[in-house]
Amino acid sequence: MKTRRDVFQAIADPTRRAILTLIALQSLTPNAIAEQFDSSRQAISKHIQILAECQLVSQQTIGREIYYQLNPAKMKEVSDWLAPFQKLWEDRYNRLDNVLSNLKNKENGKSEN
Amino acid sequence: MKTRRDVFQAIADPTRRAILTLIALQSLTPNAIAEQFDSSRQAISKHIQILAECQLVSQQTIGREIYYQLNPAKMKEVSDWLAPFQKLWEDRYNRLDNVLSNLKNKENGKSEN
DNA sequence: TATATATGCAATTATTTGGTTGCGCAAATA
DNA sequence: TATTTGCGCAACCAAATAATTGCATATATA
Repeated sequence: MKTRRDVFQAIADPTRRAILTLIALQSLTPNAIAEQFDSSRQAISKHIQILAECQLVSQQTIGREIYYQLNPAKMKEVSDWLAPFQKLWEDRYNRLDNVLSNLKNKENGKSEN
Repeated sequence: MKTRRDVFQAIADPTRRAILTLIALQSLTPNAIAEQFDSSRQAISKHIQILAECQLVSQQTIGREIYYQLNPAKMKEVSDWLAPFQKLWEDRYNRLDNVLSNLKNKENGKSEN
């Protein structure tokens, strides 16, 4: 819980993903979030802290309550990493097939694509 | 390294993400992949194994060599999870602003957007 | 002011993770 | 056939992680 702290590590945990979904449309306090899970408030609070550290959520204090909200811009980082792969599953022309046939014809002298 | 084995946990590691990028366009053997990193062949092989377990990569044996290739369909699972959030950062009308003002006007009697 | 509530922080523990080392096996090669 | 090469598997280890428990602090409320 010390060193690696990036968006990808943050969303690796299913509870944290659920939290993100939960607060996507409405800010919530730690207690309100914890109520939605079986885990203890402290456990949830730790997850929130991790999400906050990598800026996936931001907070707003109102009195003694702290409302946590999603930071969509940070979510976009995952999307951005994913973007280059996107055409691999979208293209009707799937490059993977070509890679495969290249491999199979390897000994014949490779014809890239 | 035993129980939880899903796509999100798999891409949490930067080395594994790099491997995915590396083999996105061309299948490679474990040795060829390991050459691109400082880590040992065995370390890389473990990463590959994790990627294979959650089906982010598939393999094809040719002689004694094993070519690993990206499975774009599995990558799409991440994209699918991300999709609902996407409009939050794409919309020029950002819902987050509304949540915030809702909070600020809370004591006035909430008007849920 | 005294008490209850909302929350963060620190210490502790069990589990998971990432990496190394050593070994075995099957396929290529001399 | 003997040797080299490419890989996977198992055991082991240090570091990171997730969760619990206990405590401190600030803000409401009686």
